[in-house]
Amino acid sequence: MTTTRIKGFADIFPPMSDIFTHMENVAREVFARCGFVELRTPLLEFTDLFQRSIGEETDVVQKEMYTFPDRKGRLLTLRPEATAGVMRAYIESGLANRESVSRLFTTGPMFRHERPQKGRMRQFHQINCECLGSQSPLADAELINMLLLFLDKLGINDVILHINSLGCSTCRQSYKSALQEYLRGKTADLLCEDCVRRMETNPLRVLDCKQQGCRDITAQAPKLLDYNCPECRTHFQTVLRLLRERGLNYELDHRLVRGLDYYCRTTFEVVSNSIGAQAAVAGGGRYDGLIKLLGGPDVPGVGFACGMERLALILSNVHQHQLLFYLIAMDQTSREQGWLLTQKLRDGGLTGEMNFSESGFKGLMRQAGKSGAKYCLILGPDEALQHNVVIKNLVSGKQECVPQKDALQYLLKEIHSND
RNA sequence: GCGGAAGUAGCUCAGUUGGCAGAGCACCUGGUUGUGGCCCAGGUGGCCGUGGGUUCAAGUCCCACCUUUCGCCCCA
Repeated sequence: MTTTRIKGFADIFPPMSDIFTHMENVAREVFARCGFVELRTPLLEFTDLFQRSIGEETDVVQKEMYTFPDRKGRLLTLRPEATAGVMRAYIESGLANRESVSRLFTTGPMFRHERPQKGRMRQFHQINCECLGSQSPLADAELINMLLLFLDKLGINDVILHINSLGCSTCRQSYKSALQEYLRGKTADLLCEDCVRRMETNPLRVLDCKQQGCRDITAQAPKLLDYNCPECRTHFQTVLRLLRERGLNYELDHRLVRGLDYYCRTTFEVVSNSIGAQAAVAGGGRYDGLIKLLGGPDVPGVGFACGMERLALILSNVHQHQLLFYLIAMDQTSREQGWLLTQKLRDGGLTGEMNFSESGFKGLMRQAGKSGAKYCLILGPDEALQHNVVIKNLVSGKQECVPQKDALQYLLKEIHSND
């Protein structure tokens, strides 16, 4: 029996690994411009952290976490999302005492024990951004703007921004009661089994049920926005106005409630219609009470998470790494000379590869053509004797024999003249 | 966790009422003694997902499991 991957855990090879690297590079560039700094937090945390932040009643906590005891019997959990760990680090380091607003981003793997599916792995990767310390709607708008800018830089623009406001804890509470009252007024058999239960435990989740019967009922239900208090309403209207003035399109989505308990006020989601059922590419919102809930200062926050596997599904323009030269050699002496030459060209900043095999010349040339390199460097007994090398442009077919010591200069000049 | 579909060469897949394991692409070699891509000829490559069962005989029929996939639930 051979060893295999764990179900839902993927080996990421090129070109997929190149796409991941590219996404991270673009993210760093965009986020840095907005003043975000990178924070790397552990993959393992005490289970308690996630239970308290994500919410005991959520599906993530109840059935999707990888939880196990350490050698002293304490319960540890592989992080199912990033925000909780970032909050813990923020509190533990006392960052709030050193700066009034912290802009943090983090990337890396997350773990959820779900049934794998297209766009959903048990180990998956996220890019996360959190802005802590500002309750201003400008912060909400900045994050959404930055997220869309990031996607745009990746060449992704056929996505839709869904947005809604849950209100603060007080107006949310009054909405909850109103919704429950509305739902109880309906005959129970119109709702699906899950929603009958949710109606009591977490009525907001009835809103985003996909069953047609439930949708019909909730279409006429009271709307969250109508129950927002004046402060929440002003906050949300400002966010929307800023988005409009930036020329960013959005769709008000009264059903968007999201599954983690800590969200309040602004919530948003970016969806794509080209990657199947798991369509949410990124999601986030405001979580003003969370840091206090975890034992920290009463600092507001807003953030988002972006799913890298799902982004990668959308990315069509594959970012391939491109070789400039490909060196082939025909016997032991020229192979060793060629190996040294390859290292020197790399020292000079050029990207290239050498073929080590003892194949026939035709095979070597075929490999060179297949490599996608622009130049083929050829070394045989004749060249080795004279310390020369043949440099062939594989696009134009033009070739020239030059001293090995001049090869770097020759190639640099060639690149330059073609620009 | 629940429901549908699929698993045969590196990849995409054919394989008839159960009867010798196939094609295209890719790869390697040669046509061209040291010049790639196009063309031509040849070649390598398979525990037919795994384990049981039925049968003279199973890629094919039956059962279980594993994996993938499309949905549900939920989420990135």
